[in-house]
Amino acid sequence: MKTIVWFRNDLRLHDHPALKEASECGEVLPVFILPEHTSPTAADWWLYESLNRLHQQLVKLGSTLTILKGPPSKALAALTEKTHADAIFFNGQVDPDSRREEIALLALNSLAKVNVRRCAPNMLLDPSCLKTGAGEPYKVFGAFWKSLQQQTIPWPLAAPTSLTSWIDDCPESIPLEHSGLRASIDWDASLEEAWTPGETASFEQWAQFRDMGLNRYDTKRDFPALNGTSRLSGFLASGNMSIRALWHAVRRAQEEGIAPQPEPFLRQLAWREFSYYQLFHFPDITKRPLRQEFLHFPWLNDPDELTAWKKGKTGYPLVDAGMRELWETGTIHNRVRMVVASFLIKHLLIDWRIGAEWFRETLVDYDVANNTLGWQWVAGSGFDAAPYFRIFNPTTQSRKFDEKGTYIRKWVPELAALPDAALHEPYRASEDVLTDAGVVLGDTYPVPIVDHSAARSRALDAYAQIKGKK
DNA sequence: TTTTGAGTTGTTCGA
DNA sequence: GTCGAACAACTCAAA
Repeated sequence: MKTIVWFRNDLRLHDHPALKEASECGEVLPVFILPEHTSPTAADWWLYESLNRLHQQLVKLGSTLTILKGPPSKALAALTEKTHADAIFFNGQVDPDSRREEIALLALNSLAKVNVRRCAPNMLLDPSCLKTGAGEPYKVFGAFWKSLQQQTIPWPLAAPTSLTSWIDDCPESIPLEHSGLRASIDWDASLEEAWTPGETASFEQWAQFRDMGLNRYDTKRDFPALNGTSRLSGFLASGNMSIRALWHAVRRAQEEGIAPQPEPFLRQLAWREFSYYQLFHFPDITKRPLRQEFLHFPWLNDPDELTAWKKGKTGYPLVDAGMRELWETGTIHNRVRMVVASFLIKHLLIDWRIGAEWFRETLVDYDVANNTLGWQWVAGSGFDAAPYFRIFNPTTQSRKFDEKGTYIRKWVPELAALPDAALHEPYRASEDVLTDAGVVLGDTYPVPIVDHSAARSRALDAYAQIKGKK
């Protein structure tokens, strides 16, 4: 059989159901279809790097990666006709845009007599198989997690060891440098410094985390100055790494005694799964709050305050450090992610969808399910969300999780010379302390754009307004 | 059908 | 300075 394998957010060879199955059925033509674009994002940089590496891996197996443009169903239909392929295999995705593409493609089954097959997505389990006793999808994490732990997670598939193709070179294939994935934006260099995308690098990052971090994950992950997180999110978002392979690798580390207590980390993987699961069952949540009353939330959406947030010039050091880390490296430490999101929503009363859009542009690990559910969780508009009165105090969070100011000094260097006591709230420091550190408020570093306690009560009022509405 | 227990990540206030 | 309660009920899921 001659099978086109459509690569999507699954840029790897291991545990790739579509590739595995196609390679066992005969000849394979690996294809990637470029997203239709406005302007390249940080995740596109990751994508570019991943495609480059995937191509090299495919070459080693005796194949290549063909890159096309256009709506996937049209591009794949045309390619099928031209190459006389018998089948198109791909791994499913659960976000609504991807599902629309899949449905359009599956329609070719009947139209063009091509065997189109959707294989398992990059999830631990098929999202339709976990249900409550009443047959409904789970809406709260606790019950979902309990149920997930009783399931058997499928064992990952091995990567194919060689591939054969019935065509050598596809003339329509677009060279990667013409893909439009890399623009002239000047952040490439800093992203390159921070990350090495691709399947091979994902294994290395995992090995490092297994040996250095997994055991201390629970105690270290909350402190942004420590290297306590897995740093695997970009690999998972692009599909450089299979979530099932990771799950089993963690279990293996547990059995081998390297990590006796992996539950806190597995729980985080389950949160990713829960996001995918909810997006599958409630596809319109990328656009709409899960809780209806939030349609009436009195957003202010002040454009100047939004800009200050994006640029890391809010006057709150931890928030600013996070936003600058995001811009510079395409990621934010998880704890700080919550703080900046809470600040945008609750202190500035800016619609979470605007924040989500900025994250889409700037995160190398952008993932529509995680991003959507994360923002809805902070906003309080999700099913199982943070209570409305949980308003992070950026100064308290700063003192608690970056006590020595290591993280802040790294990303907000203009405050670096301040003593620890003044670093977390420079607007309260005395003139002498500021002068000694070379800080001029309103000049070298901004005065806070909102007062915390005033913003807090304003947010509480806003939440009171929508209470009980439908 | 009704009851019961639980619910990612916090902050503030007053004793 | 420390500590517990209040913040607000409401929904979910299972018994």
